[in-house]
Amino acid sequence: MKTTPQFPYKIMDSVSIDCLLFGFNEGALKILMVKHAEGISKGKWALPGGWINYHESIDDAASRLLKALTGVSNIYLEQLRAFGDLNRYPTKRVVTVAYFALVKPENYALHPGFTASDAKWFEIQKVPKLPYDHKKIMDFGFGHLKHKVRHEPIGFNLLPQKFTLLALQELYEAILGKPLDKSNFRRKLMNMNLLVLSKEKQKDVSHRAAALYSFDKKIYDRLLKEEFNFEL
Amino acid sequence: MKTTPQFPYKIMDSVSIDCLLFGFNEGALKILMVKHAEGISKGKWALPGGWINYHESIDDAASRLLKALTGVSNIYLEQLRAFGDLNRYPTKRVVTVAYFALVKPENYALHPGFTASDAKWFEIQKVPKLPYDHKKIMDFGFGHLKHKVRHEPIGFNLLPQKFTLLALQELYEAILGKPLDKSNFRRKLMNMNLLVLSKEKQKDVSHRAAALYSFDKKIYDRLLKEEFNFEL
DNA sequence: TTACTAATAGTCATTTTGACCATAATTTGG
DNA sequence: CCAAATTATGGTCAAAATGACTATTAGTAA
Repeated sequence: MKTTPQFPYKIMDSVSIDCLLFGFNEGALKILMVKHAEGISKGKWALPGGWINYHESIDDAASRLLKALTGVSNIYLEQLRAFGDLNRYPTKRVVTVAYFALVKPENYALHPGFTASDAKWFEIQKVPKLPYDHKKIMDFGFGHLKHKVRHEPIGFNLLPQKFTLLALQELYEAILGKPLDKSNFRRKLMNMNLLVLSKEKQKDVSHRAAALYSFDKKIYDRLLKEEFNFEL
Repeated sequence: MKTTPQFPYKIMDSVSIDCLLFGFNEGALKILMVKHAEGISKGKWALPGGWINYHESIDDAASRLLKALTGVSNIYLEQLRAFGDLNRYPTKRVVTVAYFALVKPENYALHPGFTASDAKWFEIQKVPKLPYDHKKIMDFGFGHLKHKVRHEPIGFNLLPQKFTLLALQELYEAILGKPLDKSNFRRKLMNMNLLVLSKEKQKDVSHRAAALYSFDKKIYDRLLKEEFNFEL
């Protein structure tokens, strides 16, 4: 006989978590969605999320849920904000706390689980109709991303550890939605002294190989203390 | 016979609201606190906050609670974020959503009420020891204020409708905690074309009267559409 | 060997910044 | 009425940052 799975812990019943995972892949900005296997939106694609255990912090709940639903773990989830409109959830009053991260999709194999039957990256313009207020949450997160990427070096999360300046530029062009001057972009980045030149070079390209750089978080943190301001 | 006051509505029992109200007054940055008249921190100064009614949005709850506790109403409260550490509240598991606003204290008479026996503006450096995680919430809000004031013309909220350039500069000096060059500050502001010169002049000062300016939200909104970027 | 492609470097006029200096307009005390 | 004090307001000037380009270099591919 099959038993209904039981939660090992008591949960908070009026607060939930939703995660916005953005990724940059094949030149397009994407967002991770899961297909619900149970609950009131069974069969629908929605943001990965769920209930908070009574004995875990909301930050921990976000990490746990993301991992359980999609297999994605060990990433820094930043809290966006709470969404608490009156009728955002159909059957009872629920406030949800949204979390946000930017990752490289190719670094994370998707393993749907828990209450999700599937997990998939959608291009941001091709996301299907979402239940609850998930469209609103997604739009808020996308706005946050556009702003954040211009004021913090968060874009580096989306590139391999070592990358060319052109790859970095193309990433910024994709997120900001406008072309940038190659020479000026390069100068600006180099003057920030954030990048570490690698000894290796780009390989397997049918033209002159570009130098590879890596982003140095230590340098960034030190610069921040000196009132350094990352702006693009 | 006295009856215990009853809430007219069912409340959410594991989500609360806390409000951070910053004000600039007599040359100092202040924050509004209330003295709790009941509950587990009775007698202590803390952030104005409380429980959310089952039938109101979290934004509405924030406005209602602030008004009921302090008398301050009709201001724009912006949500900061949720705080949901495990032991932030001593008797049960509670996630709180923090709200934020900047006002001119002299425009708002304080009328403590509801569960508050007193309400008072404290200089930011002279805030007493706070219960729960209110210190953490306050520090987060103060950091947010410092950042925000440099990137959005929110500082104008703190000045009278018509103000001198020096008053504006002193406000920025107080929030940023560092002196600014008078001439350069003036030049920067004037080049933004955000300010409208008034025909009136400063009065009752024992020196040359300065011109009075006002901030024009319409101009600001128009400039934003042209990708204008407020930076100080 | 010669296109082609992208990397990398540099030019130059314009704008913005930071650190000052100078003068103007008032008020107040003698 | 004059001088001193005080703040407003308007400059200067060199240094740094920006935006729009141009030039050269290194490597691939045909």
